[in-house]
Amino acid sequence: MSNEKLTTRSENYSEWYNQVIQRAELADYAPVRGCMVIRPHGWALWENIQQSLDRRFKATGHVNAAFPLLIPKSFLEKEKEHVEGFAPELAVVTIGGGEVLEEPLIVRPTSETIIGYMYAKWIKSYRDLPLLINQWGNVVRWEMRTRLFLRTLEFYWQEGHTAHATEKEAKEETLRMLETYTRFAIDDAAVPVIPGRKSATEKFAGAVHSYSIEAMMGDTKALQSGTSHLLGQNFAKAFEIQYLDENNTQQFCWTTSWGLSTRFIGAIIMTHGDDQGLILPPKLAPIQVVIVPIYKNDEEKSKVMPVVERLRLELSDFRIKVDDRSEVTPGFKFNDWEMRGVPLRLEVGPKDVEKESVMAARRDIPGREGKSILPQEQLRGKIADLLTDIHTSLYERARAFRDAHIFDPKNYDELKQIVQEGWAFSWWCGDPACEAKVKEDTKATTRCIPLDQPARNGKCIVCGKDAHEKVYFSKAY
RNA sequence: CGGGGCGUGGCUCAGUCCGGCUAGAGCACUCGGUUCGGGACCGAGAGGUCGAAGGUUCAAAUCCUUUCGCCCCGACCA
Repeated sequence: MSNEKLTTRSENYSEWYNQVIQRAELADYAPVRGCMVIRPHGWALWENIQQSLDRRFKATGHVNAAFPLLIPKSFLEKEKEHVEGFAPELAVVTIGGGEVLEEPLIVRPTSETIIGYMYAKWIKSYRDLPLLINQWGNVVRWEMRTRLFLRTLEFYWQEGHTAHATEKEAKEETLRMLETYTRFAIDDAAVPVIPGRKSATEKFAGAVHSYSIEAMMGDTKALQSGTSHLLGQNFAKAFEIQYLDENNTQQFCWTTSWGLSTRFIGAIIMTHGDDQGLILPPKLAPIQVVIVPIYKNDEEKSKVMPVVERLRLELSDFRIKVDDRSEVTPGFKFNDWEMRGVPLRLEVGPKDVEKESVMAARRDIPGREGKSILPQEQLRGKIADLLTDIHTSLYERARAFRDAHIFDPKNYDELKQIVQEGWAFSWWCGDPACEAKVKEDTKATTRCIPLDQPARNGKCIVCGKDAHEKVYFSKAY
């Protein structure tokens, strides 16, 4: 831990981001370029994300399995668009056990191909469908430029892969999982997201349609925080995933895939963090409540600690920690836990022992404003309420920030201005040429075409032709 | 791959231009004491093949050559 002040977000946003990660001990740089070590505090956060999502996956009928890390190179080549999309960023194993391999192996960048191969083996009949499998794992993509959590050579994620008898079912699944991600982001991470469809140029290599949830970071750039793909029959045809229907006719399956990665940790950092450091949403925070005991001498300590211990037991429903370090002062601990993003801090000192109270400090409201004195009686319920409040206020604050930075440009010149400091929500004719022009002029790309659309039609912000959908343009991570 | 920056105790850096005593500082760490309701203080201590290799020189952190790595900014992407 450094004692120096954190770089502020307005001074240098990306420097702020890097410092928060290191000082909150979420992650550290590994010896290999572009790789990171996820440290215990970061991993604990990821575990909570996993639990939250996994519960939702199970509730919608999915089961977990594990597929191998290494994939025959030829598998990738079976789906044309897929291989073209991923070829530049593949890590390839050419030697094993000291021998040059007959066929090089790919370190999976995603698992559609090997899962497709297995599904072809497993699926025979319409009775085998739908097949709903998820896996938690890691993948490797050889990226040019990397950032902690947002883009690393190796990252952890979950990838769901499903096979269905009909296009309708596959499409329902794709949207169901998009909705699952949306609920997770809003209800558990307090991250406001916009679910929508990706443009053809932004979609997953090999998908018919890609959908994403898009979040606005504290610097107004967009972050794709989860994706769900309708793969149509592309992979089914490439891998011959077929079933016999009720009429004894061979049919190709309709497949989907969907993923959410450790990148989401970046979304949490950049959605909620402030100039004091990390702010974690209560439902996902590895430590929800920290108790800092306060005393001047052994006599005070002997009075304070039994109360602290009693409160710790009483609050054992929460993820709670008592900071009993004797080598640092309470003031240091306050800053330390604020840096680490703990949503709620309780201070217990001699005055509290006397008055049977505790001092509570909310992480989302800095300084004196966020402090309140609570009676020790019925503390558990009060803490639960406070954590709920913190969740709500984090969400509302992030949503207000986002909405204040979304604009509807009146013309193309305005759009060019807007995407420098926010998102533009505009009519778009759907022509990739218009999208490309915006990108060339401004570096902003289409983020998503939201599922919720106005009832009327409009004119494309770029070319002026008829448009029936509105899209978000913005710079993105 | 292009542009920029940087490699010196765990961290942040000074020293490099202009070679020369035993390579420094702050923070962190260890021990002792005083402190403790918003980043405490005093004293003592431990810790470094100066990214690596080669060269020039009586002498290299410093000059030359080569090389490796990392970070930041651009083109590709969750």
